[in-house]
Amino acid sequence: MRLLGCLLATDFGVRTVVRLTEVEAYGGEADPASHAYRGPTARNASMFGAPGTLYVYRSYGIHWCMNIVTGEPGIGCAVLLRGGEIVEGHESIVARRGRSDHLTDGPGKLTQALGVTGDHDGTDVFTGPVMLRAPHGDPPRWMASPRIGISKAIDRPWRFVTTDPA
DNA sequence: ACGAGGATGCTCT
DNA sequence: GAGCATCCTCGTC
Repeated sequence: MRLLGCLLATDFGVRTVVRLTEVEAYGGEADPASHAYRGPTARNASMFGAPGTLYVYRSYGIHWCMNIVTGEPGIGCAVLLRGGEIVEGHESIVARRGRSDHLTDGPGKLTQALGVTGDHDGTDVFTGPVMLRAPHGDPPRWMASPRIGISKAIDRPWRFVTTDPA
């Protein structure tokens, strides 16, 4: 997945940058685990937008999670950003998270760390407030594994993690 | 270190 | 009215 190793940056008063190390792919209406499974709704409308559209939704009533649309418009393919490592703005992220450990090792945490909320749903990651940049240097090595935290189609190895060189 | 359970609110059936 | 693409705390080992 080309998203791995990419830099995700926000600048809400303070600049924060994270390098993506963990993502999960979700298909369109063919994927039972996807929010797009039953077709477009009010919540997932941005999932069917153009590639590069940010899809932010509320999870378990508490947390925000964000996806980046990867498929053509109308398909509903998107990639959930699950985790990353802090490149810039460590202090601000600690302040946002309210703790100094486990800052970006989960979807909700990563979203909170960057200060992303539902207000950014539907924005474009190339021109919008949440910016995605290609990695400098070679793309990282990665491996696939089963997806996490879902109850359907759990057998599809569509979770991608960067493998740190030993 | 690891695992179990509660919180919390919006969406779709 | 049930189910969730989760996080945090507290309990054991």
